[in-house]
Amino acid sequence: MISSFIKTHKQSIVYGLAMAVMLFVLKWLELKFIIIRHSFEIYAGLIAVIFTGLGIWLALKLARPKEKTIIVEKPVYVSHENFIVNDEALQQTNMSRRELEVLELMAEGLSNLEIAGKLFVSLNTVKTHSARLFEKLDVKRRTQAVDKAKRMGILK
Amino acid sequence: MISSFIKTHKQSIVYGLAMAVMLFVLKWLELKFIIIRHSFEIYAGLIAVIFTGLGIWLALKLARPKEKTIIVEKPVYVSHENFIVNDEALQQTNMSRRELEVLELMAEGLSNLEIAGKLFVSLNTVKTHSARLFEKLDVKRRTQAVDKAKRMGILK
DNA sequence: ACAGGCTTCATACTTTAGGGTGATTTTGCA
DNA sequence: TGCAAAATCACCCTAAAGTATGAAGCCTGT
Repeated sequence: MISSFIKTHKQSIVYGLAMAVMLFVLKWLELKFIIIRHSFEIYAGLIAVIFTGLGIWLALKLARPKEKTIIVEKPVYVSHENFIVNDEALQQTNMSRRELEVLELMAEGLSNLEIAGKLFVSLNTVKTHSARLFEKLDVKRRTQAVDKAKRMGILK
Repeated sequence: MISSFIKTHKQSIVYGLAMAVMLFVLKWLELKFIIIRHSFEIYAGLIAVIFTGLGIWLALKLARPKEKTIIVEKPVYVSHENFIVNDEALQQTNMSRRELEVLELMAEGLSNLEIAGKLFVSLNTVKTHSARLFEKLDVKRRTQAVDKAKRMGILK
């Protein structure tokens, strides 16, 4: 309640305080020539305090708030009863032909070596494709890739 | 663009300014006894600048940064088909409860370690279950197991 | 012609999966 | 109650999967 009041009226409060300080300084200046002893130190201290405050205010005002991103998982219901693959979802993944082929063979339970054999490429190539494909699907393992691809309707 | 430059080089800028101020102070100290007139005003100005800086530094350093939370919705693909598992096929496989549980988690793309965590058992236990389960399904790999189980209707 | 994506492959290294074996403890049920 | 099946775990070792990095050749569109 109090904090929210301060929050909503921060601007006004700050300006009000600034005004008060100003008036105080002016008043003090009138007395300047009376209290001549130690006036320098007092003045210096005052300035220090005031401008420290100003600095803090400036920093708080100007510093950009750090952004914190919260990822909320939003369910997307997909039915793949129709064995028509979801081309839309496929496009979004940005998957290349070869990567899709590898993914399909993965889904059939083939090992990387077997996939390499079927596609007439080296084991390393299959690994490269699979690594890329994992990135694009945002997964870490082939089993996850297959699961996600099926949920998305990329695979039947 | 400019603000991002300031952001990424904040440290450097702050140190640079600090250096400049230091040099200025030193230079000023040399002239202190010459320019005795107006030294008060100069001193005051200096203090103002320095303490403004101090205030900014204090605020930036000590004040906990305001966190601005950005909520990003991340789609999670879910298939909502109520599948009737093929109990008959399940019986024939002779799978135990635990083995089925492991199989289900495998199908979700979990690693053996993750499965172990979910089932509160050791990694070795999961391996034992998976090995048995592979035998019963007559497959060699987890990916094959998942594929076959789905085809058989054991898994949704 | 050149930038950029795709495909291909390599090397080296780490992590995870899987196979084989054995052992102990639960537990369901005859 | 006793026993077989199930569940648990350990150790050791090999195979496969995955990570990281670099690089070369090939298309494609600007």
